[in-house]
Amino acid sequence: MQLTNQFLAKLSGHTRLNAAELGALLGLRGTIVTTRGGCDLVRRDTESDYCCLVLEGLIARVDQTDDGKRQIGAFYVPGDMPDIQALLLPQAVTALQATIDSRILRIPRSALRDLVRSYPAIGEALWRETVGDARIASEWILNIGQRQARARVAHLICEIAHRVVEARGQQFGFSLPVTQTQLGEATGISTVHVNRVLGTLANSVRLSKNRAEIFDWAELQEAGGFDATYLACGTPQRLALE
Amino acid sequence: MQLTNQFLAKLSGHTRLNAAELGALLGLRGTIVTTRGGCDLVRRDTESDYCCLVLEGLIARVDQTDDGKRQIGAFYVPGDMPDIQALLLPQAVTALQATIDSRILRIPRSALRDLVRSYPAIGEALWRETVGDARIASEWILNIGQRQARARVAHLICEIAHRVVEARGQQFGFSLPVTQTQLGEATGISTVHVNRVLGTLANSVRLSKNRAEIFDWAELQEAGGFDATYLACGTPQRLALE
DNA sequence: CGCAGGTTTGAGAGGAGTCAAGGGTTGTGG
DNA sequence: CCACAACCCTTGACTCCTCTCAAACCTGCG
Repeated sequence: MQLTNQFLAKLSGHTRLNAAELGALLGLRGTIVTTRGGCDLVRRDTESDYCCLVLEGLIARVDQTDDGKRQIGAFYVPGDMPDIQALLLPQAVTALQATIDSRILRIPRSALRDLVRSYPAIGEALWRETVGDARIASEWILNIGQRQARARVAHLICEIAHRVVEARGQQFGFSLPVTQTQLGEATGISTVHVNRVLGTLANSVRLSKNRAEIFDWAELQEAGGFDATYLACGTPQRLALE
Repeated sequence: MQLTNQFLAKLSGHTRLNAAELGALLGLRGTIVTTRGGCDLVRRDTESDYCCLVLEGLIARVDQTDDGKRQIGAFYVPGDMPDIQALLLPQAVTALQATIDSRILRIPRSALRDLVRSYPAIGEALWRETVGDARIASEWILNIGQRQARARVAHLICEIAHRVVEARGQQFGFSLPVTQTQLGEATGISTVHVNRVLGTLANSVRLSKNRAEIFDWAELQEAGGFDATYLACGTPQRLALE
């Protein structure tokens, strides 16, 4: 099985890739695996020979304190590659977990490494992906550190909406396969309080059956203090050609 | 003025660089600027033609919510390059601010770009640096999201100690030029509460005059639930040669 | 049908924020 | 050399956001 167009589109969105490079990427082959919700894709302190590309479902990066408290540090939606950084630092310090049954394309790390070696621009594109992830992490720190519970939840929903659906009107819906507990783990809020906070947001958004329905996009963004700038990459760049 | 050995040592710590590459890095030239504490090094939404290397002092990456609450997202100590990622995404979405008078080496971005183009391993080393930063950010999310105030502060002090001093006995001291307000901005705690929490940590650590004195390193790590694994890079790697 | 996992709601406790004011320290300028 | 301003640290009192504990309800699935 080969790469998704989603992934290629994402890379092309920030890095100018020529036909040869796109061809090389399309030449990548991997095997599809299905991971059940709640199961680990990558465990902490292990080294895997594969890179994951999310095809379907939702993957969470989950960290833990020594007394067992869980923190979700990132969500990866279809088209994302959650463990690019393992190409550089193979020892995982954080686990990857499916929040719901997910389809994953496992690509041999060696194949990706060869590509990066042969086509610097592909390395550049992947590097830019990791930098984009870091920006999102930075925004999460701001979100968790400075906003109140209600705003945190709203902000998180806005971010995922922004990443998952291209055309956003005032009202729309999308797949959001997370429990309220996971929402809490991602925002540093207890499950109980997530539930109450969602109640106060019911005018703008409602969650049910693994979906989010947005009723008032403007109000939701307002509630979360959401500004999508940090998700933008500007026009496609190319270090190697400048 | 040329690069510091600190920076080269950091790169060499995770990436195997040969003589030519080290020589090329040593050939980099920049100008030293001094930034006063509290002043911006890089402003939000601007594009700078330089990359910064911290020589002396302390730099904070600071984010803000739309209602003006400040969150410090990272600290950069001497030997760090806070804005490597600007090589890939030049538009800064976050500001860099000196917490105290700092000496910075400003290197023309074009020079660094040329180096990355000519020596892929240098790009690889810088990429690994950005990945390391991302790991730290991930740990901050865990810290702010799941730990109580006392542990957050202890954890942060442990991290900086770990990054700044090589030989750590049971007792030692190091330069920590941050105010309690900044400590709060980095941990998502109000200034007043930082002060109280520091009181409860007085057996293990005391701050004064821009320095931290550790009296009981084991107890401080315990209080912060600190485990340095996330700061380690393992043995030096080399993508290009594997 | 019954269980497991997720959602909801209530009540009480507590960690941390806010407001306010006093005390130190540092640096600048008269 | 002293005075003053600015900034930081410290402490108290009160408030409130959020957590914890607990129980009930719902829903999908075996």
